[in-house]
Order: sequence, then C-alpha cells, then structure tokens
Amino acid sequence: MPVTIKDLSNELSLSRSTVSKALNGRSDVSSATRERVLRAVDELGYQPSAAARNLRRQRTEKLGLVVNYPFQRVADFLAELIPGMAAVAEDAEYNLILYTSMAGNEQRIKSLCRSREVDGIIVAWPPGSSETVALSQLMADEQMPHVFLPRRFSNAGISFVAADHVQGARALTQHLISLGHRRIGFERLPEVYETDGDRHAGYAGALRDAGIAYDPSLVISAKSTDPHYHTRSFRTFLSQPAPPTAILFFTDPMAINALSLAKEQSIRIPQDLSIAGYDGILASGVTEPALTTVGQAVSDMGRLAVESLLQLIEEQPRAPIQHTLPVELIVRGSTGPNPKI
Amino acid sequence: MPVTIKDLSNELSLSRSTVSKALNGRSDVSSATRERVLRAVDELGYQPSAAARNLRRQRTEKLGLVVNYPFQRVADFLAELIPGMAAVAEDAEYNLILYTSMAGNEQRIKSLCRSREVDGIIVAWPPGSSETVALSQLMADEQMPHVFLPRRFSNAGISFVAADHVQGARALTQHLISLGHRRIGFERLPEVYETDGDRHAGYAGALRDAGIAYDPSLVISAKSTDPHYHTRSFRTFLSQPAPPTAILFFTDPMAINALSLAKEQSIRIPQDLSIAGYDGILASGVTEPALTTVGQAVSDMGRLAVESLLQLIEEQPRAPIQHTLPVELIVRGSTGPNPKI
DNA sequence: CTAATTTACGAAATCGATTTCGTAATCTGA
DNA sequence: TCAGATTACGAAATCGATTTCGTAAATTAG
Repeated sequence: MPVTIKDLSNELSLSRSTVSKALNGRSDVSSATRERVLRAVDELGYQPSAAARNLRRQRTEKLGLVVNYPFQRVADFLAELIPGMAAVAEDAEYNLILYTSMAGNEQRIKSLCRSREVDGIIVAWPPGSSETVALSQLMADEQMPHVFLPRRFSNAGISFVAADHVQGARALTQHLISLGHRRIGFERLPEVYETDGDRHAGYAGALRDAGIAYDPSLVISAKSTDPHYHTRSFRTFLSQPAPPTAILFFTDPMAINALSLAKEQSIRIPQDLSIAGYDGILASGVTEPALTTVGQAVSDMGRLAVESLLQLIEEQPRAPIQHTLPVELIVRGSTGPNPKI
Repeated sequence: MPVTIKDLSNELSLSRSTVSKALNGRSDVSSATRERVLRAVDELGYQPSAAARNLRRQRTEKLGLVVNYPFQRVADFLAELIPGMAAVAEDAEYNLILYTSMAGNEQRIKSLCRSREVDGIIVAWPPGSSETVALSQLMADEQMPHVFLPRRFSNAGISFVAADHVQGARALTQHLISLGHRRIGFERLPEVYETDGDRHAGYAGALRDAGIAYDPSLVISAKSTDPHYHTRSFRTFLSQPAPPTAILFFTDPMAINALSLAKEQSIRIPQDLSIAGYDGILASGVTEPALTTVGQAVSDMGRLAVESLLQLIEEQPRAPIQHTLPVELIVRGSTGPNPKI
C-alpha cells in the first residue's frame, strides 16, 4: 500500500489539513512544522495520489493528443512533432495522453471531454477531413480548450497552429524563377486538401510578381496521393509541346517518385529538368540528387501548439489563439538553371 | 458543470448506488430500472468522471510510455512503435501517457510509480544505458508492472520484448556467404550496446557454420555512432592487404554513410563491394542502391509489449514475460556476388 | 493592561464515483 | 399459509487529497 497523507499526519501527529497545507506552500503553517512535514515526506516516501488530487482540484494536468494520421506515412512529421510537444508540456508539469482511434467518432471525443480526463486537447487532424469545424464546436460546447494542428481555419473562433504555405510555395517558385525558369509545372492535389489553395496561391503569386503569365496547362491536379496518378501527371507534363523546365510537386513523396521516373527515362536532374518537393521529409535529403523542398518547423509547431493550449487552459482568453509559422526554403541538388536559356 | 451521477439520481429519483450499479452491469438492478437509467444517461449526456472513478477503483486504465530516445534519430522506429502500442492499448480501453524527460532520473520514475497515475509502464530505453536493472528493481519495489523494450535481460525476473539479433546477424551473414563472399567485414559498436554481443555472435556463428575462419582484422569496433569513426573504419577496411568484399554495418545510418564514402572513391556498390546495414529504417529503402538490411517487426514489438504489460497488470503472473521476436532479412541492391570469384 | 489582531492549527465538507451491507417487498416451496 | 429465499433498492462508508471555516493561543496596539 502506498503512503497516504493520512499516514503522514499520523506519523507527525498533525491533521491532514496541516500536512496538505505545508506541502502546498500555504502561509498558515509555521516554518518549523513545514520542515517536519518535508522531512517525513522524504522518510516515508510520500507522493500524493494523482487520482485524489485530480478529483479535488478538478484538473488533471494532462493534455490529450488526438492523432488521426496514419502514423507510418507521416513518420517524421510526428517524430518531430511529439517530442517538441512533450518537452513543453512536461516543463509545465503536464503530460500528453495519446488518442489514436478517434477518427470520425464524435461520440468518443464527446466522452473524452466529459470524462475530464484531460484539461485540453490538441487535434492533429490531417487536411482533407472536413468535419473539424463541427468537432471544434462540440469541444467548445463542452468547455474543453483545444488547438488544431497543422490546420488553418478561416472561421474565426478556432485556435490553431499552422505553417504559411502561401509563403512556402511562393519562395519555392521564386527560387525556380531566379534560376531562369519560366515554364514551371505544378502538380497540386484535390481541394479537399485545404493547403492546396494556399500553395497554389503562393505559386501563382510568385509568377505574377515576376510578370510570368499563368498557364493552366502547367497545373495538373492529381486525384489523390496515389503514385499511379503522379506517374500519369508526370507523363502529361513532359508530353506537352512546350514542356516545363521545372516542376513543383505538392509533397516530397510525389517528387521522389518523379525522380525515379526521370531516371527510368534518362532525364537528368537537374540538368534537363528541375524538380522540387514540399514538406522537407527526411527521405528528401538522401535521394540522388537530394531534393529541393520546403521545410516546416514541425518541432516549433508542436511546441507552439502546446504553449497555446496551456494559455487557453490557464488564462482563458476570450479570443482564439492562431499562429501561422513561416516555412523554410531548402535548396538542394534537384533544382538547377533553366537549360533552355 | 458536467453532469454527475448525482444529477442522474435526482432526475430519476433513484439512489446514486442504484444508478452506479445499473451502469456497471450489476445484477441487483431490475431491467426496467436499468433501461430508465440508460435512457437518462443519453438524455443528460452523462459521462463518469475519470478522476472519481480512478480514485475509487484504484486504477487509471492508463499505461506510461517512458521514452528515453532522441526522437529524431529513431523517428521511424518510434513512428512504427507508438501506433501499434496505442492501438492495442485502446482496444483494451487503456490509453498511453507519454513521458520523455525521465532520463537518468530515478526520482521521477519513483514519483510516477507512487502517484499511481498509470497502471503499468513500458520503458523504451535505448541500449547502452546500463542503469535499467536498478530501475526495474525500483519499479518492482513499488509494485508497478513494467516491460522493457527493445531490450533483453539475462537477469531473470525482468519482463521485456526484444528482437532476435543473433538470428538477424546470422541471416545477413549467411546471405553474403551465399553470394560467394568469404572475407566479410563487420563494424560493430562498443559493448555498452548490449545488442552488439548478439549481432557479433550471429556473424561469428554464420562464419563458423560455413567453415570460414574468423579473422579479427575484419572486425572493427567503432567507439560511438559518430560518423567520424565510421569514415575511419571504412578506410581501415579498404586499406587492408586483403580487403573484405562485403561489409556488414551495425546500423543503417552507418551503412548509408559508407555508401556515400564509396561513391566519393568511385567504388561501385555492389559490383566492387557489397554493403549491408541493419534495422531497416525507411531511408534504407531510398538510397542508391537501396540497402540490404535486417528489418525488425517494430510494430509487432509495440503490440506485444502492451499485451504483455496488460497481462502483468490484469493477471499478475508470478513469472516475468519475455519475448524475443524474429527479424527479417531484407535483400536489396547493395549486396551482390563476390567479384573476386 | 485590555482589546484587537495575527498566527497556526484542526474539524469537517467536498470532489464524484463505487461498494458493502442492511432491509423492505416480493416470491417460492412444502 | 407461513418460513425462508430472492429481488431491488438505499444509506453510508470509502478512495485520498484540498479547502473552508472556526478557534485557541500568541502577538501587537493603544
């Protein structure tokens, strides 16, 4: 049986109240008594029961991390995200509880809120799932502080941490333009991927800024992330009368796939064609050539999400907390000067 | 304010005991009453308070996952491990609480045990840290069920889940032998990496089985995982009078490093030299050529660790639970026939 | 020196569930 | 029909902490 506060109070011939107050730094305890208590804590090895404390205090110092990602496919995203989060949380004496089976299950989220087993929730929900606004409303109804990541919401009122993909796509496109490229292909994803709009805006913006006309035949929308589509898109790009000299892919895996397709067809990268990805996954650094891409400060996003959630919990601000982080252009070997000039 | 069991009992003009019993499937409740209760639960949206429940039941249905890894360096290990664990845990109505800042801090582990905020602990502690046996003793003293991973202990009495690296190294070596290699290099790590002994045993065993004499000059022990050492080792291997025609590296990153060193020196892989890694990290699949390696069933290990822990918690067996899982040889492009024959 | 204040502590309520035990009411069997 | 068993429920204790409030004793002020 673990040592309880009652054991302590018996041992010391003090009341439980006094012991509790001594341990919680209350002022109505003499310093002599406080020291006696602390000594006894050491000797008996007392540690307050988390359950009893939670019940009385009506908080748990735990944060829920609801992950609705296929882990393996975003391995290095999560592997960067989670330690950042855990570190910040643990510094604030909070811990992270993982929930991975809540996809599309409002009821479970509701139960989680009502059971009060966490003080706040971080929702790592992939883009493309649209029910998130309803979800946020649900948690708000249950008075459960929450932060979405990595998502942006035009709806006011929802707290989130996300990356600035307009800026990212713009920087990437500008990089290619500065290398002399004028016909720059862009393979995007369906609009359900909400970042698609942002990245396309960045791409189009950079072209506009450089005075390059937007050519719709250079923009192909893949139906899904299935490699099959990308292979077809890649062929479509190259079979055009005036094919692009550089192609931007929506994600690194798509770009990496393109690298192997190019190799099969003896297209040299970057001499014949420049290729860029997006996201800065680990694998993008070890391909041959290494991929020019855009890296998100994932770890920072994680940290910021937890910091924001802690603020929502502890300070209860009226306004939501919304962060859009800059991303970083990572120039590597897969992009080079335009061969046509 | 959330709905409590008291609200329910008031609403229904029943005692709290009866409501509780109805919800927990006790037999001394009439089915009519039970239905009334369930209906009211739905209407009022009642969800029991986790804290109250934990306090009364003296368990939390939470498992601690104490991770003492640098996440980024083992990104895909953890990204495979964690979802497997979470899935099994959640099927059993448990959740995972993450603890990442407990390295070398016995006191924190002790507090964790005594606060009873988890029912059991999985310790994902990297090899090379030796204090684990003391740690296990400490948890045992606190009556806290626990499982280590991915570690093996010759000390009886400690539960663990690990991979069979003797078999893995043996399979890898046999593969090279079957390709005609006779002089096979092996770069190992310091003995603090406890798997080093296993892998070396597998390597030596395969040689013995094939009747190949063990040549100590073909076995180099790197002082650490620092790339600097591997570069030197690689040179040492190749500058020998009769250099190896194939080299086994202790980990994939070491092998990948060797791939680029080889490229620098215009050594063709696998025509001039075969190279194999170990662990089957994601990056090993995208190098040029892709790496022959040994893959661990990481996800299975995670699942098994949780299953074992749940057994320890719920069935309180006297004996520890110990699992050593087979590993899988993954043959890819970096190994080929011995060019010297 | 007395009154007002401060200090240091304890009794008891409380958080929200579960569980034990006691007991009317109903049912069963001979 | 009546003792004994069964059914269905409630009162109260309990888990282990925190917090409110009351109050002797000690201190300060006038």
